[in-house]
Amino acid sequence: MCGLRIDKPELRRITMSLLEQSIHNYFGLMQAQDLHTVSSLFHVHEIKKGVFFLKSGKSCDKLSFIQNGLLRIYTLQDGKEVTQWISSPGYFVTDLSSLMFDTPARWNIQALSDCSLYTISKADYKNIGKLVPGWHELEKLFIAKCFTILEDRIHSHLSMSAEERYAYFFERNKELFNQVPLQYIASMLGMTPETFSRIRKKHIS
Amino acid sequence: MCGLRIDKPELRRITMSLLEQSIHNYFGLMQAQDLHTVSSLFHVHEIKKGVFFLKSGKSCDKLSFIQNGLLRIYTLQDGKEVTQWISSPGYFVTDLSSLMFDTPARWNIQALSDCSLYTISKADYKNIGKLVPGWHELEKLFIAKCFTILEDRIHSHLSMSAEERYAYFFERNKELFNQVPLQYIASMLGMTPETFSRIRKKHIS
DNA sequence: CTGATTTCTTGATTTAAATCAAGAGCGCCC
DNA sequence: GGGCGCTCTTGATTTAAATCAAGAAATCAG
Repeated sequence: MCGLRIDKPELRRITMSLLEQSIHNYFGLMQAQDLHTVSSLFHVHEIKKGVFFLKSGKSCDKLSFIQNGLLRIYTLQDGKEVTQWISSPGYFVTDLSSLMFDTPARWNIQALSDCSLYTISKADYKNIGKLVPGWHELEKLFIAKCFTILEDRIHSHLSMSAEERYAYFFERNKELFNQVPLQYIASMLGMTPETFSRIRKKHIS
Repeated sequence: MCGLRIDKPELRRITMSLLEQSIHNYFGLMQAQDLHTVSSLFHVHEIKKGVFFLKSGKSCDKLSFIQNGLLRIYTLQDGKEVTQWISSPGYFVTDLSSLMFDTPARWNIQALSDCSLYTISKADYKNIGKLVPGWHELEKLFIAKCFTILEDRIHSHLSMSAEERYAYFFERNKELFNQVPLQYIASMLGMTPETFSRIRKKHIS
């Protein structure tokens, strides 16, 4: 959903409670029982490579946490695909405006590989606030954090060249580069595959 | 703080309750007494043209609603100013990450004209949630809305030319074009003043 | 009102990045 | 294992936008 993700691979090994750990990590202090209440609303949900998690124009009726796999968020603009973001393990994935405001989804979200998700329905999601005191505040802080990450991303387009954006993103997301078609990363950084390839060559040698 | 603003000039004439109207407008349904509780925490705050509302690196200890005037949010990057946003009447202005997470401010915020603000201190702001039931939920929705606006802005950098960004922004913010130095708008749209000037010429004639 | 900044425009030139075009590498499936 | 469809690379060329350089307009201060 945005550029915020747990960055503690060691947590990912504790399969049992990855979701709980993540909620803890993202949303901060919460009573153990509340943590359990929240995570129990999520259900294991597997999707195969190529399957659409969401199609633009539809209503997004779920929020998912990625345990494994990669999903691409993109639009079709004048026949061209524009990749907005690639979500990887540790991210939440949804169309926030559609989930929250019941507007038609703006994004296509498609699995780039077989994915293992924890998914909560829109109805259950909208109910968390009633079950867990303080939930809205935690979620507010989470979304605010996502907001500031997007601010930075905008700033990168105002102040950096394609090469600088490449270097900045590569430094923070090395692992993505050998897991997804590079053209998608190129698009996400606002450049063509050709430009991406040339910059990449420079940075390898 | 982002691209979300009331767009009902008729409301601005009702001076008495502009702030309340705006809170109502932004944050949705609220009991009249809660609305009053919130708005009473804001205090009139005038700043002169050129004065800094915030300097980057400092802590942002307030949140303001703009009744009148314009403020520019920018950074200094390698000796160059990069304008992130221009806030106008109807907007809230703050450094969200500094306000919420007590990090050093990332932005400089400077008055482009004499400004008339309603300001709430960080302490009072952080207390609203205790005074007004449901506040965090409303604020969450507000920030989520801001988030989706930034998503769109990023998308515009991935999919549009400088000229398209100009046209898109102009359509929605005509009034800004004769109120602020155009170089700031140029920077905000990610182009040089020269490019901006040439595009503008085309669109005028 | 006037001189001094600041802001904007315009033209010439350069540069970064896009586009066009072709080929290479590689996984995949029958 | 050979052919087919992606994906990536590389080179040649074009183009959008940046940079450089002056002037013109507008704004501001005294």
